[in-house]
Amino acid sequence: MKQNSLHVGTLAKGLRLLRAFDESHVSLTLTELVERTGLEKSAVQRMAHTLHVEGMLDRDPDTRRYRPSHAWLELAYVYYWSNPLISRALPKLIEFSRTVGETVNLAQMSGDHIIYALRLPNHRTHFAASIVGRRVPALATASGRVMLATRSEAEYREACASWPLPAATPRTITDRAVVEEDVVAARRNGYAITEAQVLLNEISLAVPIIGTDGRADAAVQVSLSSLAYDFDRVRREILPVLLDTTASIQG
Amino acid sequence: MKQNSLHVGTLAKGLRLLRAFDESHVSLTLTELVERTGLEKSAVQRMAHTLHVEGMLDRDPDTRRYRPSHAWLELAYVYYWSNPLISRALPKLIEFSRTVGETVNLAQMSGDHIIYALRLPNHRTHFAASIVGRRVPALATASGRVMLATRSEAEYREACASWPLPAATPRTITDRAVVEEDVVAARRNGYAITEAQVLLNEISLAVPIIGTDGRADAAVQVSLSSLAYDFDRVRREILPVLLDTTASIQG
DNA sequence: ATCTAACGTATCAAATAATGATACATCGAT
DNA sequence: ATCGATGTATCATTATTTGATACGTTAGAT
Repeated sequence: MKQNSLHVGTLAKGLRLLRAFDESHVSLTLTELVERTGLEKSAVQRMAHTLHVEGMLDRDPDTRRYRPSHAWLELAYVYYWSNPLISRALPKLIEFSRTVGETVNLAQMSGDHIIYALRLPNHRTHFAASIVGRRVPALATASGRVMLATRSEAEYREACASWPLPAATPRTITDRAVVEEDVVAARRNGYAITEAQVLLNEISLAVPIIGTDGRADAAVQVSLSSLAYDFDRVRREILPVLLDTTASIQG
Repeated sequence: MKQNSLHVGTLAKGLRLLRAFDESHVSLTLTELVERTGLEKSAVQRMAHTLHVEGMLDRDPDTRRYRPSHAWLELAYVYYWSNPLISRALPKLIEFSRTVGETVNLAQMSGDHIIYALRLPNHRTHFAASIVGRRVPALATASGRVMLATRSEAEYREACASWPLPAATPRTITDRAVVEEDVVAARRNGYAITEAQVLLNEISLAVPIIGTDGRADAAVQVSLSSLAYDFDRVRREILPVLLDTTASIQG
């Protein structure tokens, strides 16, 4: 089982318990943990007990279900401090959010997904789009495409060919050639704009935050209702302010 | 070392590595990890390696420093889904934040601290007050006091006598009798208001979210500049809206 | 109210997998 | 270029995890 002698299997197993929780499995019994981790019952028993004692899992004394603890939030707190981009971007995003009155996100590349690291929801934003830490396939998002557009041609072509691209909505573009065209367009324009790729009636506009090496690992994305906006209006009213914002973050 | 046979020491040690990071230690070398965890060099080497391979720690290939990974944000995402209060409160808080235009927080009791689970910053909010997961000694905050006020007399007296109460600012009240008086006042009034307990020039107003058992494990807190507001104005302008908000969350 | 199947808890001998001392390699400061 | 500090690799020892099993407990059905 262990590949090299530095791999501590027991620790890896413990982490599997944590990963067994997700947005549709927010609390788990012992046997559910056994099913979802594929580990032995005894092992799960010990790991869950340890995680509970160590404060990583809460436990309902009546139902005996395990739940994520506050520690899961504390870890996010430390992450925020650890990433200097976050503290640079946040005040600018707050200001931007107030100016345009729409939902504003900071997205970071994370493998072949993007992860939302900061989110400033507005009154129309639904729950899933209001909370940080959500991962979405990069190719399906304006943020992902605009970040890819700052990479080399080899890189973005490889990504467009192989990264996941599930059909989240009936209108999701699953033709990879079209996605690649959009990346090329983003490269030319300096922004990407999509509609109904992840959520119906949602327009997303994203501009990259370009690092010193010319590559972007982050992007600022605005989400708008397609009932209130069309692409033209987004380009006229939102894009200029967004470009100012990202420029000020890059310093 | 192990207390009972269900305790998996290896897993507990791995978690200590994660806890070695905090807001003033956002990246750590191997030897720093050894110092901060008190574990053997070899153990830290293996644990850090495993956490890296499992995606819980990033690593700078040049400096060889370990850093929190995106996974730390993903855990927060799951936590949000796991706590039904969060999804009930968030839309109301967004609306409230827009109405009053000030920083709005959802605080939860976490042992003898409170933890900020939701934060809607405004343009004046500084970084530390903008990000979720921050823990603050409960007695020092309006939220903590107003939650204590919903507990039994025995409980809140015990808390006022023994919970931590560090002098965060020159004006922090460290007289526990005064704190207890404030809890009693909160019990009578249904809200708590503090000034300069955690941060100078900051007024905090908090109202509890009371559960079916009459006890509060959460509170909504508004933070205001004492340069712009005094207690009277807060009570007149903010408090009524805040009471409406918490009432609507309790449903 | 009683039964029963599913779930959670406790125990223990076996042996695997973590341990930690040490040696080697690499880095970076002077 | 040298030296001290930091990171990496190795291996025999044994403490620790393992996992099968037996025992309690719960909740749902009749």
